[in-house]
Amino acid sequence: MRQSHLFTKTRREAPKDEVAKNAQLLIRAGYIHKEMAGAYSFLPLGLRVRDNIIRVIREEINAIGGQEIKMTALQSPALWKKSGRWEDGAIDVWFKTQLKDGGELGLATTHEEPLTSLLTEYIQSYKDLPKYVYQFQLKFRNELRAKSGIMRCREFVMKDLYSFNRTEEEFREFYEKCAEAYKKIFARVGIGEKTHRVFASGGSFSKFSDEFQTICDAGEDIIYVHKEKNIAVNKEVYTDEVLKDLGVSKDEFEEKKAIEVGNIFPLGTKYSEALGLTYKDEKGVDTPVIMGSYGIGPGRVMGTVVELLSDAKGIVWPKEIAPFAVHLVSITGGNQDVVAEADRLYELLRENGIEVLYDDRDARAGEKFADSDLIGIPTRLVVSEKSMSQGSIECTARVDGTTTMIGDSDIVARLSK
RNA sequence: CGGGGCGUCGUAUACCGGUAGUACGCUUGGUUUGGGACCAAGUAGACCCAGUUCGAUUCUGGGCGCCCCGACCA
Repeated sequence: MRQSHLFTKTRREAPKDEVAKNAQLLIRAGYIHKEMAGAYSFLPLGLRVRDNIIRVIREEINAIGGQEIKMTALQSPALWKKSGRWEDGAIDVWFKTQLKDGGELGLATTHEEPLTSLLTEYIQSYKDLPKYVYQFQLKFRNELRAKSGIMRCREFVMKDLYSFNRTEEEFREFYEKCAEAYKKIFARVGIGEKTHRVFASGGSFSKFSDEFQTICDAGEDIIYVHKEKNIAVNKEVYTDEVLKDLGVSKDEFEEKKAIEVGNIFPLGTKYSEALGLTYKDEKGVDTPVIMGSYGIGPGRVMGTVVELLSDAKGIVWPKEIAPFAVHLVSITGGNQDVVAEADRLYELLRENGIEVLYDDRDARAGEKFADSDLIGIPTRLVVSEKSMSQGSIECTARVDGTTTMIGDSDIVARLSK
């Protein structure tokens, strides 16, 4: 994409009403636009990043047997009344609205009820199980206080996966597989080393659930990380009793602030019983399906990456989720030969399937470099009189600034796939 | 929901009960051209509603919106 065609621009200063680093940088670089508190639009660059995160999640969830669907964000109260979750006391973040005829309607906060109900149409026998169904879906949550930029929004996309199993063992096996998939996902998007699987409260469903928490000072949660064993515990269940169960003691833990980037938890038969999702087992006995749910917010992951990996000059995207693989920057000084050479390279990259943002704007070097640093594409190629005189192209890594001079064939080899 | 702060050109800021200034951006012209250039001329602004006042962007009240701390986070 030619940068001169991009409708967004970078800004020197962050808006005064944004304090969170993720929002400041993402707005300055033109990735997102704030519509209102807790609601952000994704602009061309931001959408590409979010879509890349979604792609990574989709690949890993498909790999463990997930089937993707897309449900509706409008929800009928009837199903929620069956599970007792329509009342504000049960879910206090409901956005509720009305139909023209006066009937009530909910905007999705989550999808256990409608999906469980949907599956009653298709699951009748033990032969129909297990099944794993997920989606990337808008969620609306009427948070009392939206905050931290794109980390806690009132409207956001969530990957929500639901598991449907026959037995506790079968469920547990998948649960662990999903935890492994989550590890791969967080590693691929660049926050694997700082992300821990954390014991957390299971709410009303089970004794524990598992959260995936990324250690970061911008986090809202407090977790305790065991120095040697790979154990972490959320503050909410950090009790002597729990630690005793785990065979560890408090003095072995370190307190850290963290961002909850994902969670997985057992649902048991709460929803299958409430909504009538049962199957006939081998003996013909009606049995409720054992369920689990598994969430990741791609937008929150994006914000976490920015919080964690950016530097003084701007964002530093990991390769997997960067909006483009290459930022091609021409420093022409009005020299049309340089323009022609940069155009040629742009076509070369495109012909080889390399995603490239081409800064073809008529701007000075300083401004282009500053913008390039801010936008944070992993590899920068600079074409200028200087590079042309050496018969090669200047290639700089955003992450550490290392620069090498390379030729056409090196470029293609290095940046392909 | 409790507490605190704040609403001024597109962005960031200043001043003021009596003509609203600066920087960036943007437009035009010129000089520049490897780390956010320079000169000149332009462009564009007081969240809304009431009240006080000869006069309100400024003071008072209400509304709306935004941010922070806490609580909350199925």
